[in-house]
Amino acid sequence: MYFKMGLVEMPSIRMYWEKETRYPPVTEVMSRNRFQLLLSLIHFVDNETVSEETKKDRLWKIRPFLDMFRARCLQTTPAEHQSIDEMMVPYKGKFGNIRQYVRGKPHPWGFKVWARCSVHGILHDFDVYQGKGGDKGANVFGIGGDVVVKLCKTLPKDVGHKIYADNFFTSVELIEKLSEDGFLYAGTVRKNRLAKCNVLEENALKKKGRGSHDFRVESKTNTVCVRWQDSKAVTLMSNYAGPEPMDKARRWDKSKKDYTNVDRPYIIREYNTHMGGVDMLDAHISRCKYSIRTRRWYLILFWHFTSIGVINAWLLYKRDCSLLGITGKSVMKLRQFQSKVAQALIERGTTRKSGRPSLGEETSPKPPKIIRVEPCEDARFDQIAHWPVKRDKRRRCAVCKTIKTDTCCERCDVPLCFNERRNCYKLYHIK
DNA sequence: GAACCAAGCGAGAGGTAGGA
DNA sequence: TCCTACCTCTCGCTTGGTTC
Repeated sequence: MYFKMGLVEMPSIRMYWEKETRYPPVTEVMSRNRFQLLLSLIHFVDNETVSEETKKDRLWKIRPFLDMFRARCLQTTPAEHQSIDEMMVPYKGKFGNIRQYVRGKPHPWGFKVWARCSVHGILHDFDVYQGKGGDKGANVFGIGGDVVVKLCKTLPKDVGHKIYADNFFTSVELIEKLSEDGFLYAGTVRKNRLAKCNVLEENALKKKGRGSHDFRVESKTNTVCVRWQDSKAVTLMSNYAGPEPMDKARRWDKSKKDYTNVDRPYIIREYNTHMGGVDMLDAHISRCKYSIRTRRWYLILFWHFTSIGVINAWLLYKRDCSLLGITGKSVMKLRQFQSKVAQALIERGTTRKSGRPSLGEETSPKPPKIIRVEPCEDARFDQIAHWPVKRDKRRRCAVCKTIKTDTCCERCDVPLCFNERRNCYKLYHIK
């Protein structure tokens, strides 16, 4: 039902059941009250039996689900190129210091999740940030560096996986550590993390013009640092990519008011091509997620990761289609795929509908009810003109209820038997 | 008239939608 | 979240049709 709601978003849950905005794919599955009851009963741990030790984990209320979901993500075969970035799960409620504020994001308030994705957006590994002091790991490479090391632990070493991350994560020490583990890395880097690398200053590069670059190589660790002048100067570090081979990038030239080709180092091309996995996943989520308003913070994460589950499944489906040579309209769009998944899950537990139908529903008209009018007591007992008559059809006697008779009181129109053994006709007309 | 069967009826239980 | 009107479902009883 949640997936169906994601297809047609409404401002509030109740609107799916209201007569003006009724949405049958949701309302035909279950009633509003039942849905809300089930919603109120969603828990991932038994609050009564959970130990104090477990509660030290700030995410203990949803930890079993997160662990299960992460284990599933890890089962997917990782692609060669993996990007690491942060992802915001919108949430404005209050929950300790897990809730973060990230300036410049579409949803600045929310839970911060570190994610490792493929280029297409398949989530392979993640870690929900628990705020300062929340992660018990040693602070060796800074927050960002530690995240990269942690998320790369679940990747096979020395296979040639290429990792991409932005300047929040990159440092010389991190690249050295990844080189030791057999990972290839490329990422933007902040000026204050260049160590002793004396690459050309930004102002000097700007004078050389757009498309110019400078680079340095640390021979001991085989680390390359490239500074490239685009509209702004951007600095990248890598242990496998350098400036060569150069290619051309299409850029808008403000002065000429036309597109122009700008020299671009190889490392920039590599980074731009493979870095957007997490952003791609974010874009997919925004298209299929439905935000159910709740005060229970862990449900926000639950809905978010449930949506990611569908997206991951769809991306894997697309990958399989591609391998099988299925292309074009035969490949389902995300919304089609989501609808099919929802329908399959709904049909597993469909039951007969009971209770009052909503006002909009059509119901078959009932046959008119035959009402037999009982004679009033004054007429029944007045002993005037109660003549017996014979009817074509026999009916059950109104007094003994067992014998069927065709004898009837003409005035009362009531079937009454009358024979040697019993006289229901007389009994009916006397008090 | 008795027996059997099936449909109808009605009360109570339980569920639903809409509103406060 | 609670209340209320209104609906369906179930079950026991009633009623009507049929046969002997």
